[in-house]
Amino acid sequence: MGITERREREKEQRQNAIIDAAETVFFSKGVENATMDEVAEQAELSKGTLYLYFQNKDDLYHAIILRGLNLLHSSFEEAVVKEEKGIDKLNAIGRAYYDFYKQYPEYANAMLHHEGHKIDIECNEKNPFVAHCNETGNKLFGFMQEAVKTGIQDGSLRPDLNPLLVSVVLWAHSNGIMQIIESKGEFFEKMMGIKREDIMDYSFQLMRCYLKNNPG
Amino acid sequence: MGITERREREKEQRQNAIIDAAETVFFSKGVENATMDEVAEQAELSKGTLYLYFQNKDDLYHAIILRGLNLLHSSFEEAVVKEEKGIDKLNAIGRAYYDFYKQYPEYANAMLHHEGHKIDIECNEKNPFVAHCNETGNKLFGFMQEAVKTGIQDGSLRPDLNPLLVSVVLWAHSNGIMQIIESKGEFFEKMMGIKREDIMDYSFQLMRCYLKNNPG
DNA sequence: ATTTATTCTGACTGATAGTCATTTATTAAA
DNA sequence: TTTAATAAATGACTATCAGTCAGAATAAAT
Repeated sequence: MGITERREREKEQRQNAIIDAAETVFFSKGVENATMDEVAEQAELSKGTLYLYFQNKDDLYHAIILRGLNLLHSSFEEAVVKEEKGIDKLNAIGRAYYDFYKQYPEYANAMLHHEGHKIDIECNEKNPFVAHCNETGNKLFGFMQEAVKTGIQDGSLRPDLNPLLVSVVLWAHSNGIMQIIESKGEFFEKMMGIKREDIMDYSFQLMRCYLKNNPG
Repeated sequence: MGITERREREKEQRQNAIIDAAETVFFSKGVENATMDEVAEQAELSKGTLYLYFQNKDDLYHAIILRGLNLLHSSFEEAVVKEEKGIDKLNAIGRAYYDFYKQYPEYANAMLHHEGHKIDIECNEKNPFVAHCNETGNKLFGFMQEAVKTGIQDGSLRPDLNPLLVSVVLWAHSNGIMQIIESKGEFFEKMMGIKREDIMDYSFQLMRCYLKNNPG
């Protein structure tokens, strides 16, 4: 009786097909300007069907964001595992973040949308994908926190750092950079002659100043 | 013939009254959930009249944001003028930013909305208040940049800093902190036991690490 | 008192997120 | 094979809301 299983599989495939369609539409003209009817047309389904698979437009968007977060999660995990020292783990995480931005700028940009979302514990049933994004986001944050703790213990990071607070600041700092690059990147490039990569590079450089242990 | 002048004055008063009403409505339930009809009712005007004074909802919101930016502008100016050394100017700017957040959390939060806006040079006619916000935002940024330059020259900041890039990073960093406090502040307070002020304080502390000159 | 200019109104339009009674397709039972 | 039961999909419909505009109301000028 593999029918139930097959149905389950088909359901998942259809759900993914809808996310694919939404990605195409949302990324091409921006979520704000994209309509559910357009997603439905791209997916070759009726609008009503979309709502059988997703609670609402925002949750569908978070299904896309979740894909990005999962990619980033893999990269972070890899980064943390392959390096020994705390400072190197953090450098590798920074590198992963940077590469992610370079390789998937649209996912990176979509992530900003999630970062702006207020965490609402009640919303789990109403917005399952939002909830899932929160979970995955917490895991990413956890990787950073662990790396900081490791670094403090192995002496590669300043011993007086507060692991939790410094992780919060690192996270906020990174997202701030991402956001300014997204919203003002073109302006800076055209008017000030500085490239987006320069901003990212430089901010990582400065981060190292407050992280690195300088004995003596 | 002071009629034209009186008319001019009344027009401005009415415009301000509308901004007052919009502030009440937008701040009480959030811009997203607030309608122009509600603003009209609060202002005791018809909806059509709102559109004689403002191009659209977003521009009206930016009229509110502009009030916040102007407050911040005064504080920044005061901060820069009263201090001599570059590092002290920056500290005072940080302090001003912090006080602004404490005293006007709603304006601070509204500012985030503007920071997320892509700069569109074409939009000036269509969204005059957005354009004005951009101008004022640039001035704020200019204060920071000047303070950094001063600090490099007077030796209170690291001599190898790139004034433009470090200003961009400072700006992005600050906004990132603001955003994380807005979106995750409650979460951090309840689940991790860290207050919003702690995050702000700590991030300023860390900023000083990459700014301050440590000779020897 | 009449004309002109200015300000305001609110019913209307268009766009779009989300719903739901109905139809179509699939599987199980007779 | 026919019929009943279950699941998936549809698209016309509703509700909401930003933004418009022809005309009413008010004020100023002649």
